[in-house]
Amino acid sequence: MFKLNKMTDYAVVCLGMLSRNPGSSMSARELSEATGLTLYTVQKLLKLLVVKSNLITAQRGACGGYILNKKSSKISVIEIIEALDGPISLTACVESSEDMCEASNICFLGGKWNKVNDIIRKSLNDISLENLLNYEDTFPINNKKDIELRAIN
Amino acid sequence: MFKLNKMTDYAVVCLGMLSRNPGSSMSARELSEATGLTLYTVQKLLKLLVVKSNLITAQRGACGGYILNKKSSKISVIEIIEALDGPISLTACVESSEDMCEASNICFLGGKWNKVNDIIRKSLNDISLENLLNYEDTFPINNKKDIELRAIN
DNA sequence: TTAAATAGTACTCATTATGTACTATATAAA
DNA sequence: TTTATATAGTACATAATGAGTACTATTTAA
Repeated sequence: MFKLNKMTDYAVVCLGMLSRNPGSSMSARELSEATGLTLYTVQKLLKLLVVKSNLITAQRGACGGYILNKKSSKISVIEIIEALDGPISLTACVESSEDMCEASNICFLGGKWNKVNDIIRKSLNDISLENLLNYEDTFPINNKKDIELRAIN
Repeated sequence: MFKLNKMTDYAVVCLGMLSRNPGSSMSARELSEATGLTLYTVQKLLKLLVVKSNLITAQRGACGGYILNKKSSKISVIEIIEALDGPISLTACVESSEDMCEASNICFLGGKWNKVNDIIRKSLNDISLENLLNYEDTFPINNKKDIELRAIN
């Protein structure tokens, strides 16, 4: 499935919460209470973000917590996605993938998916966390008509 | 992981093979031999494409096989992806998703991922199977620099 | 010294992906 | 009419991944 893992979704929620009071930290407990996510999940998520990204800084000990390193307008959603989902690699044939393509000896595709990969990265790169948080809540279903498979016609 | 399933990858290989001789059909066996994919996999794949897309037509019986319904330049990669991976829905919160977002009562994100979803669909929509097959094989790793997280700076 | 917080690791269960196998149906040609 | 060949449909086993939970170690302010 072409789907992000849930952690990425949760991360946007938590990072969005942190961005509400720039400069002040929140503990995992506070974030859990503010978002409704379980404490376990929030702890795991924040730990991952500390290790895998440069988006937040942790302060340990009593009165510790997490603080956002930069404004939400300066955070690209691709940073969040790639921190938690790993690098975007649509297929095994993509360079950033760790897997090897088993059929590479016969397959004539070579690295052709790389281009598609880059196109998606480019698209996501242009969306900031602030953008994402400020999108209108509702998108009419009919919107889909606008992007109906242009290549077909 | 932000990854397509392998069937989608195999589909591009097989559809690409079919597109080499427009108008003539190939059996699953022939496609298996031509691509190196196992016969089982090719059979399953082509069956799926018949049921889930309008990309190929099957002819049963002796001398049967599969034939491409339109030119590769008229096939969008999103048709292939959505036939085999299902609709692109990055998170449970996306409208096209069957899942419900469990946190929707607290989560302030609403349907904000929809926009991102649409952006990705748009990007993929503009790439035809022909485009994909004709991309240069090699993309210098350094290309990644060009798309380094513009939102950060 | 203590309470509160993060860091690190490990484990379980559910879901999904992937590959394989088998039977039924259709069709061209002998 | 029979036979060989092909697709259609279904089912299953295994591996891989995702998601949630739990526990212990370390750090730090009061």
